[in-house]
Amino acid sequence: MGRSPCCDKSKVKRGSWSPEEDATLRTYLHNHGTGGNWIALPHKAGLQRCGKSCRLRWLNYLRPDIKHGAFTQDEENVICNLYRKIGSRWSVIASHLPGRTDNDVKNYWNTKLKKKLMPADCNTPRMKTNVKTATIATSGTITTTTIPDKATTFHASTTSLAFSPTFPTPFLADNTTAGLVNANAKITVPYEPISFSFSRFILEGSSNCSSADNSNYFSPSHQDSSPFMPFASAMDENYGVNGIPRDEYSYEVLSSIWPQEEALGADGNADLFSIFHIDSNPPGVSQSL
DNA sequence: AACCGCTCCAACCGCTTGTGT
DNA sequence: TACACAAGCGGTTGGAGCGGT
Repeated sequence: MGRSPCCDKSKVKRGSWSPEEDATLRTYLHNHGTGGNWIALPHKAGLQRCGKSCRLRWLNYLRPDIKHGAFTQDEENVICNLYRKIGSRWSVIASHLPGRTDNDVKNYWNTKLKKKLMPADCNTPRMKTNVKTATIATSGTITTTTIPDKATTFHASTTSLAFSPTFPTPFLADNTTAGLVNANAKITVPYEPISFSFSRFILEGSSNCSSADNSNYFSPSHQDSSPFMPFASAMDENYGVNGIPRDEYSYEVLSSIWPQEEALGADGNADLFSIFHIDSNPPGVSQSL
């Protein structure tokens, strides 16, 4: 099955655009605009191209306000700062850089900045696919640890534990996160505002926890009264809720992403990421996952 | 000169979101 | 409300160009 193609691929030209095609598209758009329909545009303009291809060519290359050439240090700083805060939302980042497209920014990040900023052995925090998991067991002592690429375990006492993982993010001089976790709930976990890769936690009861245990969850402190709903559709299938390895008598803490509207808040304030707590008796979460 | 590996970026793919009916 | 379709978006790919051997 699968999605039907937007056009008949066998009847459209693909690959690089010729100067003639560029001129045809530019002239047509200058005279007629898009007409609100990119799909129909190539036929009207006399181009043997897919509408999506025309749109991309215009937006990424032909548009008169496109800025070509090397990125400046200021632009680089903007990209780094925004990536740190919101991740790979290239269109949002590009909107802060006049004349730059999301494709430009994305390419620049992937080819230059990523290598420049990320040590080879440092896992890039990826909003969607590098979701990290951690486990808080009900006995033992929590271990300060560096979270590896996929998962790590925090061993905690049932009454209280120190929560002090170290996150491998290239942006932080001091990339530790510390706090107190109290198994009696109402636990505050101070969180580094710029550790966006761990901006959201889900605490899920394991299969052999009691129903009361299953009701534990993390929530952002600014939403104290609302249950913390996960966004499984945005998670990598291997690291998402369904992919969490279930330890015996444990909770899984899953970092994930904020939905778009919450990630930035009304004013794009990354501080929304900063504080999390655990409530002891909120409504169940895991059952709905 | 020829080959190879690497970098860069334009373009594509397909999923998500928005909008109209 | 449900559906269809187009636009938006981010991840990925292909190939041109360049430098090193």
